Amino acid sequence: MSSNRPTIRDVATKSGVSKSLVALALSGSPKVSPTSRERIEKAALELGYRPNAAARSLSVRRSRTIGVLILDLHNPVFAEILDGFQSELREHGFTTMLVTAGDNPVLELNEIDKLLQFQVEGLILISHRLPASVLHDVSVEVPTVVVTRDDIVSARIDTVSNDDLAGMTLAIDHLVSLGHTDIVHLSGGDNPVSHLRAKGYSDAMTANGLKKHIRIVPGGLTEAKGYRAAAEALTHRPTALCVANDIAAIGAIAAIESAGLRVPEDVSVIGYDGITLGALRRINLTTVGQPLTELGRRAAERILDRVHNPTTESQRVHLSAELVVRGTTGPAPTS
Amino acid sequence: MSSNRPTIRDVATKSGVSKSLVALALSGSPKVSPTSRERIEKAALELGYRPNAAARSLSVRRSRTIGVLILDLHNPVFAEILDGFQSELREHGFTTMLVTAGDNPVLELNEIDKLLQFQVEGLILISHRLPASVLHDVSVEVPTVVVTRDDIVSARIDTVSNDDLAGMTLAIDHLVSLGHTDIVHLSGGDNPVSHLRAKGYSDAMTANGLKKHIRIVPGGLTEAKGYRAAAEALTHRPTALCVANDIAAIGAIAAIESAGLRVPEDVSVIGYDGITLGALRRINLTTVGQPLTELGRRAAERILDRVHNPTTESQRVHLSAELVVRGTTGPAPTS
DNA sequence: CATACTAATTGGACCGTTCCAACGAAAGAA
DNA sequence: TTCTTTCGTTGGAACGGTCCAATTAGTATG
Repeated sequence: MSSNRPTIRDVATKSGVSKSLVALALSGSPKVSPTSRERIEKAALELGYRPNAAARSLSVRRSRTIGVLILDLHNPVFAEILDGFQSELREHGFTTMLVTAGDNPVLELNEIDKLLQFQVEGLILISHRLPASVLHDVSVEVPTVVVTRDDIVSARIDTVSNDDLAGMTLAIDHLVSLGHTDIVHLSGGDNPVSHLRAKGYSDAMTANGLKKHIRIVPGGLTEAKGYRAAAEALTHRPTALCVANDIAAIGAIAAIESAGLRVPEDVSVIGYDGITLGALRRINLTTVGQPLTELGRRAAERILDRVHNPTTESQRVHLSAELVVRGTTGPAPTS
Repeated sequence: MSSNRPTIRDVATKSGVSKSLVALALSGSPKVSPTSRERIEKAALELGYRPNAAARSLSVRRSRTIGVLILDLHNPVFAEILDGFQSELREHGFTTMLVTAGDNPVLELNEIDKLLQFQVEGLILISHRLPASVLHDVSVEVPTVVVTRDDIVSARIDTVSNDDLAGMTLAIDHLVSLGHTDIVHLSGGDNPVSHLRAKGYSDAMTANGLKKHIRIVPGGLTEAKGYRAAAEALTHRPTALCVANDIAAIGAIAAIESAGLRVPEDVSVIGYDGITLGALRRINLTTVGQPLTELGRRAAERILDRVHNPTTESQRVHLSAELVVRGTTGPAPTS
């Protein structure tokens, strides 16, 4: 029953050579005679030999594995970023080990610890919740890149993010060009990314001479929170809502419609992130699109660079976002 | 630079005891004197000692890791199932190792192989693309549970799925009770799950005496494919579309609306899966909801059971789906 | 024909754990 | 006192690979 997995030794005895030669053959070394090679490969196949990654990792002191922590797989943003680095890492012979921590911040630390126990050679962290101190501690042990955050300044941590300030400028400029002035920002709550986007909103409003129209309603990054924040914002009848992310923006639209108003005829809405969901014709959300897969790709690139030459300086990669105009923004209503 | 990670030996010399005692102390054995224990723990902390999972796994011949293969993280269905088992497994001291293969079936095999190399103690597979033969081969090596599929019959493979036939009956009965008779099914393409749902549709139609109204339009499980299939289906002016999954249903709605028809006044639409996305007020999709997190929980339960007593018979867990009535279905138009 | 060299193969140390058999010291029983 | 027990502790053998230095066989060079 469930006979023990065959090891390299079993292959060796079966093919009548030493285990060293098997190792050599299986790693494709050229210094193995064709005869032996053939015999060994045959034996390995017949036994169903599969190398033990733990043993190898122990021996060579490399795991060829990158640990990935993702805040929450429900937000499609993360799935798309994942696409970006998964394939990139795979191409370079690395495996990714993916963990999520649900909504428990303590667990998050725990999961990172587990990844380190597995001797991952690098860490990609996508969570706007991790405190900078933790990131710092981790980065001492292993190359670390933080994605979608720009608030971490450390000589040992790479960051890959889009330029939220510039992105918000795109959003506001777009609304202003449509004649809007009463533009309210529904914030994403208390986290670095949302703070930055709120600042981007304020700066852009000021730059457009709308300083006195600045109004920020505290919200969150979920549909429900977007709904609530929008409901509150509507009491002052703005003509446009600039929302912290797409999911919340979808909630905001619902709030507007259930208040008996139309989007975009009465109120325009613009989101942020550029999730594919927003492209669904039923939603058709105008947004500021981050280059999500590119973000992932660059993260992989940074990690690979750091893994191969650990001494290089950390880099802060900024990608620019782009305006994606769809159907939820329109000319400001002429009151 | 980047001094080598401290090992159990380092902790031993630092605290002046043997490595064996350190191992004992760190595993919380009661047969360690309080004095030594304290010294050891202090040393471990100061050195920042972290056990090497690869070495442990090699030594105890257990990895305490479950491998998970997910078809595609973009479909929110999978994220929700994931939630279900992730926490369950964690509670029982298991780590999950998650991989996806994008849209490349060959890579999928590759990834499974990698998981096995990592000596995972069990495998949770969520992919309706894996051929039964592969599943069988894998299940010989390690306890395997297949989620959201019911077409696998093997003494060694557990399956956890919802009852698609019963679910489809709910959908059709609902539409019939609203007076619909011209109900077209937009299929999900050529895969086991979609076949089953198509059969469920036909059976339920027949059971309602609507055998001659049966019509199936080939589609797919993405929004775009739902859109195209709906566009085709509309040429015959059905009063209701019963779609293979929620994402495709959302596409179908878009097709209906861009044909100048209203949902549900002119055409009703019902999906399948019960993704949270469908609850967004902008979408408000009537659907047949699978108990997604429960599906995940049960998968974990099966795996844990099999890991702990490998001889038990495999089980086929069926959970029932429930009708979720929202805004995309309504009375059949009185022509 | 000895010598040098190359090609193919091998034993053994090592990676960082766990775990078991064995050990010394102290304590209890005879 | 001597013999068991118990407690705390220890060395060393696994686990399954990799890799280096050493060995043998075979071939070319002088």
